[in-house]
Amino acid sequence: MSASAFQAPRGTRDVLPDAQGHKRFVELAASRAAAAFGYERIDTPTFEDAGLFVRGVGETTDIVEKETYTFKDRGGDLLSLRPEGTAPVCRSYLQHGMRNRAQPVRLHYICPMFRYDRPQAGRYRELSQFGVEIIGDADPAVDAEVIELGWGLLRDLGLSGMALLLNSIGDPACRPRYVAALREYYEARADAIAHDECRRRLKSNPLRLLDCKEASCRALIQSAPSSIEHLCAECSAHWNELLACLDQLRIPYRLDSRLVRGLDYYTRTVFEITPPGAGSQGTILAGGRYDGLIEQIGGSPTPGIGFAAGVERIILNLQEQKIPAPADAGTKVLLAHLGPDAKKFALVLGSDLRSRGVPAILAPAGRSLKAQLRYASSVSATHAVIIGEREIESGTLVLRDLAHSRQQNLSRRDLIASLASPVMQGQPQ
RNA sequence: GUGAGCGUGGCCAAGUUUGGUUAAGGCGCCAGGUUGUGGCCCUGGAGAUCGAGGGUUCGAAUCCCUUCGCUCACCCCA
Repeated sequence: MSASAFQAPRGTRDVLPDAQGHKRFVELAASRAAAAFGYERIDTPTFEDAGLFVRGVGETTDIVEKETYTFKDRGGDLLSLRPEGTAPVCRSYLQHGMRNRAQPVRLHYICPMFRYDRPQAGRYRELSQFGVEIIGDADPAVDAEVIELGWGLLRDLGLSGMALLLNSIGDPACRPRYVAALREYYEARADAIAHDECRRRLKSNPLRLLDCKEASCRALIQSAPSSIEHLCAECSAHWNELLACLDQLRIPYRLDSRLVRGLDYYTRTVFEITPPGAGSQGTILAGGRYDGLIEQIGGSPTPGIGFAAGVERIILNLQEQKIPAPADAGTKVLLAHLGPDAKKFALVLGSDLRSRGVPAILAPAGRSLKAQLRYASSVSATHAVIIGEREIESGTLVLRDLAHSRQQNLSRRDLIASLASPVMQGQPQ
């Protein structure tokens, strides 16, 4: 690879044909899961007004502060490549007056996100997320529904050993009291805070003290007051009902009082799903309730909850757990041809086959039959049609079943009928 | 933003410590193995200025400097 050659930009990558199987597998399972719960698809623009993320996600969050791709366009507008999906969906909800639809509104998306991070295993600058949002319903049953959707998706993909972590961080009514309690706790032990970063957090964002991974902070976190104990009556009722719902659904969860998440818009329920050997890049699906977000970006108070799942991380885990993508089972025909007349014949036959729904590939011209059939194997064709002068003269073509090494002579019409027959078309989609 | 490791044909790589004739090998690709039949096997072929630039030397993939890139970890997050 010479230095002058272009490369995919840092943190991005090409998904080559061989890797498409897993990607399609995940995307398909995701849209099926969404459909099963009645979440309709929405696509929002790749870039948005930069202010949307500052207002929505929070200006002191790392995502907005240092990971966003922000630029001025030629007209002078300040835009950001979308770093996450919730704020754009809420913006769209507002812009299109979706509160005039039957509430709640259920939406899902699957599209690329952009974050200026240093790349690493399971972390890319361009990543694909599958996400769902349900807007307009504050009932805890809806929290449980969203969790069930995500949990079920991973289960249906065949992933095992997943852990659901759950917490409630309260709402504007009770969180300030909790934050105060937390701050009090830490201030009383100020000299025990060895970690510089956490000394800052104490002032700027005390909640984040809780998910510090520093060893010296662990002991402090261990006995820090938990948000659950400080929930107001409403939040507490919400929380208890959510747990009851999850119990009803038999979804196992683990309470984690350190789970606070890095986006400012969360209220009440927050959750994460992590795989067995969860490293630092472990979280593959995470979300929470954001009852204040829509108001924050200019709407009237509207509750919402959702999650986002990292497609690349899911694929990584599929590979780790040795779960193969389902192979596509359909027919694929290679048209081998010998001589200029046969080539023309093959061209038209291919066209006819495709119009009957049979994928057909023209063999590379000018090669021996042997080489053309070798090519058929390497592109994993299931059948080959052999067209030579003999066939054109007699009007009988050779249809070779490559998997079973059998062949038969058929008229052009019978051959097309045979390949286009339903038993040949194993493709579900 | 911080730290560590690594850059040899499309891919995986030996060789780098102990500088020395045409830079191993495997995969893949192309072609042949008789006259129109694949996947296995055999044979042959194409393909690398050893990431880039500079330096040391009679001579460097191998030593020195600079630079770029990649990977992993911290941080953060999906």
